[in-house]
Amino acid sequence: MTAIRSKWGDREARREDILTAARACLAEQGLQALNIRDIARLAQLSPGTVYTYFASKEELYATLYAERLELLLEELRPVCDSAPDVETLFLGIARLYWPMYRLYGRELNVWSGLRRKEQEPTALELRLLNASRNLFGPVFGAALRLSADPALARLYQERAGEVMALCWICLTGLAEHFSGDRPLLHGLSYEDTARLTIRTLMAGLQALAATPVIVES
Amino acid sequence: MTAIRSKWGDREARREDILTAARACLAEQGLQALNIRDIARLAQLSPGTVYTYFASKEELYATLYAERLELLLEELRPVCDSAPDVETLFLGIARLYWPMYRLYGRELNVWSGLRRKEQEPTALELRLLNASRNLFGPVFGAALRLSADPALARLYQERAGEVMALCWICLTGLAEHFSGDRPLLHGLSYEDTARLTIRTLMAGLQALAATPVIVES
DNA sequence: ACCTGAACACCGTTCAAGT
DNA sequence: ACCTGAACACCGTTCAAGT
Repeated sequence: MTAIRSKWGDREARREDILTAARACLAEQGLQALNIRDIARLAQLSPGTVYTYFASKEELYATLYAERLELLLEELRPVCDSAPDVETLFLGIARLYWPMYRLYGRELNVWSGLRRKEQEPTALELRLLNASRNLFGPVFGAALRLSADPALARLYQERAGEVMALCWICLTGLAEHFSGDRPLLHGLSYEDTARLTIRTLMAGLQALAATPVIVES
Repeated sequence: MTAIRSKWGDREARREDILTAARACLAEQGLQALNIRDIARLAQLSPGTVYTYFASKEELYATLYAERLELLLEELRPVCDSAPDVETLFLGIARLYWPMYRLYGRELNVWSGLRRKEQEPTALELRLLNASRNLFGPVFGAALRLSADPALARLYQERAGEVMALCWICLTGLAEHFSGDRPLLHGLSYEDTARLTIRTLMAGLQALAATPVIVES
């Protein structure tokens, strides 16, 4: 981990030290074992001090998560720009998504619990929300650019929400599926399953692109 | 909750009281807030006693989870027997799966953590594994019975593992997707999204049934 | 044998006291 | 102002003592 650089009173650097320490703890032992005393020790300050920088352990964790989402966006850009087809695009995203999901995805509910109903969202909540939203733009743009079939392109535009939800569900389901013991039941690899998933999904969307109404309740 | 019925030394009934109390606590406040002292109070015994019935909180939780999986199988049977087509089958499963996932699904890793490597699986671990496995039979049978297209039926049989993984991923992704705030981003309902998912999946499988090789790395 | 509840270890969080 | 670390509340778990 990066060396401690903060001095007494340098709040900016100290805050960064805490985040760096927390990141290291999380990577090493997972969320379950993440605890303030270890973080404080790694950052070379007292547990009490952590609370002058973050209101709670949850808020500290949510900050890490927001950072990670922002990093994902940076990782995603080159994939979106260079993918030669939608299958490659999805596989690239799936590869980037998995390691993040293993560390953070399971506990999405942690930060959503931060929200107090009927109150203005905090700056942190807005940061999280934006980080999530910002991911869609590049991906959506790339998907649109890569769909040779005009019927498919039209589907993307007219039913963007539904198509994105589908992709998101497959991505999450995939990551979740391979974050436990379940793959042991069939022995498929993450990579192969991701490929199978996107092929099936694309074939399905292609077929549905011909149908005028997709969902009628 | 059911009344306490156990007497001093009636280990069978007492164990059931603990499970009943734990189930009630879980339903009321979620896993996060599940705690031994509350369970003991509800079951009208001391915290220490719980540990003469269950080795740990995790084991108690895993037992509840195994029970819930077994209940799911019972709920699933009539759906599998009566569904007129695959879409209805999937929707029925999705409806049953969601409430279970909200309470238990998030923490699959909890029980998988029970396993000590290179050791014989415990009776509880076997129970969990079997409960999971047993779900596939009826579902698979129904899917096979309902596929009019012989090419699709052949796909099911020859690539059962892959098809099941796909369905499982969609089901989990769907439940996960609707267990947080994410649906707020697009406003679709669980029901509608499940329908869209299975239609797309089926159309995709149908298309792929024509292709000889599905996954080649 | 079965059960109790005080006690221990651990952890999130606070706050009076230090610099 | 910023930081410390003892202290508090809470919780999983144990165990000597009770019945």
